[in-house]
Amino acid sequence: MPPSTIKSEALSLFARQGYEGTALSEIASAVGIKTPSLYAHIESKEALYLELFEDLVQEHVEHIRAYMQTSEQASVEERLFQIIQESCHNYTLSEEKITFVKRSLLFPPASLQKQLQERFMEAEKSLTELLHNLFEKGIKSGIIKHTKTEDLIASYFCLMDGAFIQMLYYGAEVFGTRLPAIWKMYWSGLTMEQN
Amino acid sequence: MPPSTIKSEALSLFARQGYEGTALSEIASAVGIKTPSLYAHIESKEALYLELFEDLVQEHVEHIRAYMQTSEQASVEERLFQIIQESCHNYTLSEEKITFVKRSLLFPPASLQKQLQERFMEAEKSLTELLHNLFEKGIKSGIIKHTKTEDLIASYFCLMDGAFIQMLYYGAEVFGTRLPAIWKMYWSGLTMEQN
Amino acid sequence: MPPSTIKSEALSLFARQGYEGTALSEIASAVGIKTPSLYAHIESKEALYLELFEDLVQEHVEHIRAYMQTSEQASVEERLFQIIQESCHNYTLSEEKITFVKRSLLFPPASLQKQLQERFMEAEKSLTELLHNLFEKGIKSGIIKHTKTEDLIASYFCLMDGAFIQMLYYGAEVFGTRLPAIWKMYWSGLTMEQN
Amino acid sequence: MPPSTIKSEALSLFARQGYEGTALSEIASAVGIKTPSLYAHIESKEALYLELFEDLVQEHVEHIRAYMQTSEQASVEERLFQIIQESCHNYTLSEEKITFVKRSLLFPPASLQKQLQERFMEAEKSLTELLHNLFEKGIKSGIIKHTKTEDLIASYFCLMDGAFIQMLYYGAEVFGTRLPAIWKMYWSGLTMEQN
DNA sequence: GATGAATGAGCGTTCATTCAT
DNA sequence: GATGAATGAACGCTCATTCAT
Repeated sequence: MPPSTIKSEALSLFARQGYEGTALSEIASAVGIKTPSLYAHIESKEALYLELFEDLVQEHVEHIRAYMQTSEQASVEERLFQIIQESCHNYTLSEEKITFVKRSLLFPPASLQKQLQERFMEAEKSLTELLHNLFEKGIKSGIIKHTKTEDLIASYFCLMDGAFIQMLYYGAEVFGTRLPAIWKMYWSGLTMEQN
Repeated sequence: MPPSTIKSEALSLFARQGYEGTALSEIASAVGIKTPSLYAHIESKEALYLELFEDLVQEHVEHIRAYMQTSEQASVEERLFQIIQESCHNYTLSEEKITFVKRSLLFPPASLQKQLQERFMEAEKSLTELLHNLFEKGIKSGIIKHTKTEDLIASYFCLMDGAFIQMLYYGAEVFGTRLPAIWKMYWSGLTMEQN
Repeated sequence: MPPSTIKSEALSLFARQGYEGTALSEIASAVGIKTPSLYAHIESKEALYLELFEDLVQEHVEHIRAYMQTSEQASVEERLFQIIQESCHNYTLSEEKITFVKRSLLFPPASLQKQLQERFMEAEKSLTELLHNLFEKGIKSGIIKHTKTEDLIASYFCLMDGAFIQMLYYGAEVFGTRLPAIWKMYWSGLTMEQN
Repeated sequence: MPPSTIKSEALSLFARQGYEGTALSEIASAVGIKTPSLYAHIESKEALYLELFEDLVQEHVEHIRAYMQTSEQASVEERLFQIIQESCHNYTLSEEKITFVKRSLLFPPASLQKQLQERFMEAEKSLTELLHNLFEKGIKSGIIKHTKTEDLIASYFCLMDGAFIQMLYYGAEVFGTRLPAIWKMYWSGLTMEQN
C-alpha cells in the first residue's frame, strides 16, 4: 500500500523485463492491488518509469559522491576500483537498480528516449568531473602514466560498462571473483613499470 | 518480397526497438506488404526473431573464424584488437547486427530467454576457444605476462562488451577514435614492461 | 463547500459538455474538492443532474409566471416578445441555464430520458396554458388574426426554439440584434393588415 | 460487413446517443462484429464521426442544390417551404441524418468542436447564398415585403431550426401536420397585405 | 504470394462509486 | 465534511494470428 512498494515492485519488473515487457497489471498484482488502483499513486506508466529513473540516477550520483568524501585518504587505485564495484553491484544500490538504469540508457523505450537521456546528462557530467579529478591526482602523484585524461576516462567507462555486462551476463557471484583479476590487468596498464 | 528483405527490415527494427517494442505491422510496412502477408514467409514473430538471432550468431562466429585464418601471420595484438573492432562495428557485421545480438543476450524477451541463451552457448564456446589459443600463444611467445588465461579472457570480454556499449552510447564515430586509445592502455596492462 | 457551489459548477459544465461529456472529477476540481467529497453533498451523478434540471425548470416557470403578473398592462405583443427573450437569455436565467435545459430535452442522456421528460411535462403544460390565454386575449381584442390557438402556440414554440438555437450558434451578442427583426416578421404574420 | 453498414449503424447510434454516449462496442455489436474488428474499416472513433459528418453535410448541400435545380418553375414560397421540409425530414435525408448534423453543431463533443465547425462553414455559405438569391427574387417580384435579406435569412434559419426541434421533440408525425400551419403564419409575415 | 476481414487477448486509462479514516 | 485508497466496469485501441479468397 505505501507508494514506495509500487516503486520497488515496478523497479524490479522494469529491470528484468523492460518498459514494454512489463504490464501495469503485473506491477499491480505484485503490489497486491488491481490495476486501476495504481492510478491513485502514479500518474501514468511513463511517469512512473521516469520517476524511477530519476530517483535511481540521483541516488547513484549521491552514493558515489558520498563514497568520494569518506574515502579521501584511500589510494587512487582503491577509489577507482571501488567506484566500479559500487556502480555495478553493492549493498545499497542493488543489482536491479543498476540494471534498470543501464537498460534505460542502452535500450530506452522509443517514447522516453529523449527524456531519459536529458535527465541522465547532468549525472554523467558529475561523474566525469569526479573521475577527471581522481585521474589528475593519480598522474600528478606519479602513479598513473602521463596520459590524456580524456582517454583515461573513456577507458575507465569502457571497463565499467564491460564489468556491468559481465555481471548481468554471468551473475553477481562469478562477477565478484572476476572483477579483481580484470581490474589488476587494467590498472597495470595505466601505471608505471614498477607495478 | 524476397524473404531476405523481411529479415533485413526486421533486424533493423528489432535492433533499435527490441522485441516487444517492434510490431509485426511495422516490419510489414517497412517491407511494403500488409501484416498478414508476413505469414507467408515467417512462422511467427518468435520464430522470426530466433531465426535472425541464429543467423547473426553463426555469421559472427564464421566471420571471426575467417579472420583468424586470414590473419595467421599478424601479431597477437593486432589480431586481438581486430577481433574487438570487428565485433563491435565493421563492414560485414553491421552495427545493427551486433546490437541485435547483444540486446538479445543482455535483455532478452522473457519468452525467448532460454532459447536465445542455449543457441548462443556453442558460439561462445567457439570464441572462447579461439581466444584461449591466441592468449596462450601470446604468453608462450613472451609477449603477454604470464596470467591465467581464464582471467585474460574475462578481461578481454569485459573490454569487448564495454567497447560495444561505448559505441552504442556515443555512436560509431566517436567510438572509432576512442577504441585505439583504450586498447593501448588495456594491452599495456597485459604485456611485459618494455611496452 | 456550500452545495450551491457544486450545483453552479455542475450546471456550467453540464451545459457546455453534456452529461456524458462531464466527469465528476471535473466538477469536483471546479469546486475545489476531491471527487469522493462530492458524495457528501450529492447522491449520485444522475441525482445531481436531475436535481439541477428540476431546479431550472421550476425557476424558469416561476420566472415567466412572475413576468406575467408584473406585465399585465403591457401589450400582448410586448409580453409574447419578452417571454421569448427571457427564455433564451436574460439576467436571472443565464445562457447556461437555458442551454442545460434545452440540451436535456433535445439530447438527453439515455438513462435519464424518461425522468427528464416526465419532470418537464407539467412545466410545459403551465407555459402552454399561459400562452393559450395570451393568444386568446390577442384574438379577442382583434389584434391577432383569428387562428387555432393550437397552431399559434406551435408556431410560437417553433420561433422560440429557433431563437434559442440561433443564440447558441451565433452567440448572445449577434442574437440580441437579430431577435427583434425576426420577431417583427413573425408578429406581422399573426396580426391584421394594418400592422 | 460492407463498410457502409458500419457507417449506417454508427450514424443511427451517434444521432440518438451522441458521441460520448455511444461506445464503439455498441456500433460493433449493431454491425455484428467484435469491437477490434471495426478497426479494419475505420481509423478511430473520431475519424468515423468526422467522416460521417462530412458525408452528411455534403449530401445535404447536394440535396438542396439538386432541389433548387429541379424546382426552378415552382413559386418562391413553394421552394422556401420545401427546403425546410427537406431539411428537417424527408425520404433521402432521414431524420437520423439531420439529427446527427444538428447535434454535432449544437452540442459538439469538445474534442471535435473545431473540426466540425470548420467543415460546416462552407456548407453554410452555400446555403446562405442559395437563400439569398431566393429571397431577392421574391422581393423583386413583389411577393415579399422589402426587407433586408440578412434579416430574412436570419428569420428563415430561425424557423428552420425551430422546426427541426419541434420534429425532434414531438416526432415526425406531429411535425408533419404542424409545419404547414406554422409556415403559413411565417410566410404571411413576409408577404404583402393581400395574402 | 498477398490481402481484407475478423478475433481473442491484452493494454493503459478513465470513471462513478464505496469505505475506512 | 473531506480524503486516500481501492475497485468493477467500461472504453478506445493494438497486436499476433487465422482464414477464406
